[in-house]
Amino acid sequence: MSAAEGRPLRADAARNRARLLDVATEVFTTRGVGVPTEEIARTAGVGVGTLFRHFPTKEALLEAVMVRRLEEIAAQTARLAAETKPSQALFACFQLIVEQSAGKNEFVQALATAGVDAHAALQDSTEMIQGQLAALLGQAQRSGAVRTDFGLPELLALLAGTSTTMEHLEANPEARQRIFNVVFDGLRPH
Amino acid sequence: MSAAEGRPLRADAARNRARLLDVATEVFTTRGVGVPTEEIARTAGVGVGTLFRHFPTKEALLEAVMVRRLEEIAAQTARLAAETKPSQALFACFQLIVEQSAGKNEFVQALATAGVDAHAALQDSTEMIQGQLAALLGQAQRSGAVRTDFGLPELLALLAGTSTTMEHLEANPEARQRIFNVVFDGLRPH
DNA sequence: GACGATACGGACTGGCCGCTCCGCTTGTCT
DNA sequence: AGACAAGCGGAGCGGCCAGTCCGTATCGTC
Repeated sequence: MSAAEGRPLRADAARNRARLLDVATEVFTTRGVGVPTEEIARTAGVGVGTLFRHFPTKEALLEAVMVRRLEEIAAQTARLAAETKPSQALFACFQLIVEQSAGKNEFVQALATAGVDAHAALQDSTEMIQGQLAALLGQAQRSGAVRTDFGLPELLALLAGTSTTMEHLEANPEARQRIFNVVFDGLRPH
Repeated sequence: MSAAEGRPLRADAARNRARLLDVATEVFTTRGVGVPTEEIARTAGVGVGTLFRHFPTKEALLEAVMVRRLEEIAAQTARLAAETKPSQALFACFQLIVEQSAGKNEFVQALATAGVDAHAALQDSTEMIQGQLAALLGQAQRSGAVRTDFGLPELLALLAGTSTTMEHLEANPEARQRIFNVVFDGLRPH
């Protein structure tokens, strides 16, 4: 549905599709999924008909938004994991994911509950991210940087929760950093 | 609106009001606030007219539910704070609040964002709980049990976040306890 | 038991929103 | 330039849901 295209889109259609995705991302992120489709279409400068031709359902639009976000996160996570030295990579990725999903922990929630009810389109990216996190967690535990009474499910749940925590401290970067300190200190062996 | 009653309710009216509150609590907690009022009324064995006579608005019903929950939590917190030895009281209250708001972190969210947009009716209980937590936090920090680079706003946000974390580990008590361990270890001085 | 006050029920209304449909426009290819 | 496919817009439909209204039933009192 996202990659394998039967026939290339006409230029204006491609432009509209991209604008819709951008607007939807912005709107869903800042104001939640309750925003009427009509408003998204208008903001993107198209009619509702156009929106529903590209995304047959409001849910499909949301899904497309999430897929893009998740793919970005997966890519950044991979890069970070490669560039950072192993002992810190897990924490760096953790922080990146939480901050990337600012104001939008429906994303992380989708990540944490992946597979349970998520649509197939989301599985690829979520599984990729989860795989990377699992690997990083294992490394970090073996190197003694992270406590061993802690698994992937806990890590994913903690990711979602920390994202919620941050939503309450949006306007306060120092407090946000203090939260990360608490969580990371808590994750180290005791 | 909740306490000062002009005239005592008729017996059936009081019964219906109580049933509505119970059903609404259950339904909002397990299935979110999107559930139609009509269903709540029917489950409580009354018509919608009755529901709206007791609670002029769906929002008013939600508010009444939250007030009751918050008052319960405030009472339990106070008791716990009195019975537990100071060095552990903060952690005990933290855990109690998170577990009491199981599946319903709209409650804790209301707590954390209190005053900002919350209705006046909620302020009393939220302020009471926040006051208790602030006192416990101060004690705990002075006694050296909790790191000092951590304030009440951070604590409230962390409460909301931990509640979200727990929602992802509902069926897994051991994992839940491990999360508490991480958070509490992180809260101790480093 | 009878009478007024109080409360009840549920059909109904108004507004919102996701989605469809089709006459019109615009891009593309020759 | 012409012609055809591809895409567009937005009025309108249907369903859902919060909240109203009033004829009817129930409670409390004497």
